Amino acid sequence: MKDVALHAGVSTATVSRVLNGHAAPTPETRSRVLAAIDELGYRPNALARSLRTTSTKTFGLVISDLVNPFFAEIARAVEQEARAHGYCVVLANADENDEQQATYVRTLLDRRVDGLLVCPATDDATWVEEVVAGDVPLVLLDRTVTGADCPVVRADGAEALTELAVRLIDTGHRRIGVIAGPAVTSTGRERLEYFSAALAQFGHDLRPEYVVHGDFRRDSGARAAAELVALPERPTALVAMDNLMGLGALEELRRLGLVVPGDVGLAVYDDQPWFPLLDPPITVIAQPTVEMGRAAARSLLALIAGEQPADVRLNAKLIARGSCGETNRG
Amino acid sequence: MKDVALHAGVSTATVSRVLNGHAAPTPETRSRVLAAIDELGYRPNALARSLRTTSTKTFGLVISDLVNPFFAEIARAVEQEARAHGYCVVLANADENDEQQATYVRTLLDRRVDGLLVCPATDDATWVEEVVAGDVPLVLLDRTVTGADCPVVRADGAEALTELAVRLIDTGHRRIGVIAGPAVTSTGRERLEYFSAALAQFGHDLRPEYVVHGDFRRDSGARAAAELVALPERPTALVAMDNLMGLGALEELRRLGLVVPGDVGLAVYDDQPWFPLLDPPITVIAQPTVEMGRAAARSLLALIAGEQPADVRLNAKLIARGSCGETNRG
DNA sequence: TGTGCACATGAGAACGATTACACACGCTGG
DNA sequence: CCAGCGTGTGTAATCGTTCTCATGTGCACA
Repeated sequence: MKDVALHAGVSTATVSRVLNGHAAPTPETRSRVLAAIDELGYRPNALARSLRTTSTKTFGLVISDLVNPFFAEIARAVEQEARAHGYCVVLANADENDEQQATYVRTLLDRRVDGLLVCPATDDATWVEEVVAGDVPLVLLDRTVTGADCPVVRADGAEALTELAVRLIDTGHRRIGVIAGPAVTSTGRERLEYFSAALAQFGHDLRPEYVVHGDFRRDSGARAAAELVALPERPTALVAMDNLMGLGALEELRRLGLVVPGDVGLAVYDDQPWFPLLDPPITVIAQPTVEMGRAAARSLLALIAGEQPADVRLNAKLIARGSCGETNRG
Repeated sequence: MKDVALHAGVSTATVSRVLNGHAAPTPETRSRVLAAIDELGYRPNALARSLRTTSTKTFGLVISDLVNPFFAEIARAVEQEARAHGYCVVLANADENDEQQATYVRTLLDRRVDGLLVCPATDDATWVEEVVAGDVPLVLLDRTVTGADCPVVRADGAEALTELAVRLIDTGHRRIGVIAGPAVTSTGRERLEYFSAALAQFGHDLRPEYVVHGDFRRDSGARAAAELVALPERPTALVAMDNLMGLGALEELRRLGLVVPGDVGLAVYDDQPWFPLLDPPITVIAQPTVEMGRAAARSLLALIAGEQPADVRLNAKLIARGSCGETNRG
């Protein structure tokens, strides 16, 4: 920058003014400065700038699992919305791991991101204190944690899960096995709770041995499916509360030679483009991932602007495709 | 930091020394400083540190498409390897878009990343000059660009594609339709070239009307498939040169009521966990994504360390599963 | 012609860390 | 008893920006 100033015969202050589009500089000096910048191939140092202005124009996004397409889509949406507003996104992958998440939150804070979007790996909220201490705007995405006082963006599955329960009961399923998410995540608990409540509401209690908790990943889905179909009274249908566990369950059922829905029905939480391609197409509860990502980014922007954005609750919806033996009617 | 120094009754220099694990400070001062840090909840400002040390301990990773699971897996591997070496990864998603890619490269350079990993969206290499000008270590991943003098990490599909060609011919396929990647990407060109050469080698020239170029995304795969099966002499098999285009092709075939492999065979480049679940399971060419990501990160580390890492070529391999009507012996 | 007023520009102090250098202190050895 | 040395600390310059003032110039007005 000093070089540019020298080269254009002005001071660094003027170069800075030109760079930041201040009103002051004369058209003539402005063009001289621009010429010098261009000639020297000068690029401003964002670090120094941020150090001075205390603004990095950057969001930190911590997601639970990058290879989970649900989160990948969210990440993409967040990034698009952020970019549209001149923000950059630093993506951190917690890999469903508490400690890694905490490490990343710390790193992002140290780098002075302007705001933080987190899909918490678990309920553990110790990291929240650090964020609050750093006075960094925070928005929770998909999952909540206890005791965090910040906007939350999530999809509400209560209605869809109730509808699914009705559909399963109508189809004649009485023994339903649930491959639930971890009890240490809000989504893990809620989905199970809503579904179980819906069943109970219609007089069909979910027996404890028919619930197996996984970790939102593929292998756990396979293990849970194996465990469930091995029960003395085999469930007539399985519900996997996440697309990766659903994938694992499918693999396991296939491996065991069980036919869907003939031997056992299957419904999965989260839609994926390949679910309709299976035989039979899989019945799912679809979440509005793109809208979730967008909404979260917008909430964060609002927070940064000093507003108090309300929580966002979008609706997940049931898409019945026949993998539970039901008739396909959307 | 000044506060910490004051609180511990030392100078900022000493605080810094404690922070950076210098040999100098006495155990006694060290603990006093640590106590003060802890008490004040002090967190060092990474920006200031980087400004001073000209090292950010950060890699920039520009990938072509975040929702493409192939790249998501690579990203995860890069991030893991980087983290293992104390580096952070800033992930940028080019969305298969040249301009967006250039913008991101520039942003990352401005933020003074210590190194750059790029999966180039196209052959356009203008952005490379900026990287070179900034004297930032660069490694290309998956795809190459013309005239970039830097280490490249990629999977070589020549062998697998040849094997696939043999397999298809053996199975009796004579009219083979190719859903190729964009001609402006090295992988798009190479895969087509290798496959076409392999066919030719066995006396079966690939006719131009049997090649349709897509853009490595789902919709283009569907369009290409539609176009190919509408040819007067319908191909007996389709080869999609990327998993997303393969997905699109599958959807289109399904929509048209064409049965795989009865009406038309299908093979896809890139494996995905759900391919084996389809009926029939899809024949694929699998790439070692995790190893690619790892290797790329290691190459970059080497480059930063001043070494001259050699290009890495890993092998893709054919996994025959029956979707081309062949026997499964893959 | 001198006073006052815009207005563009420059000088220099931050921002928060690292680090070369100088200093003070307590030892040892002649 | 003092030169000399090693050791632990502090002082201050520095990284590349931004931004507050102060300064200088030109112009209108009395």
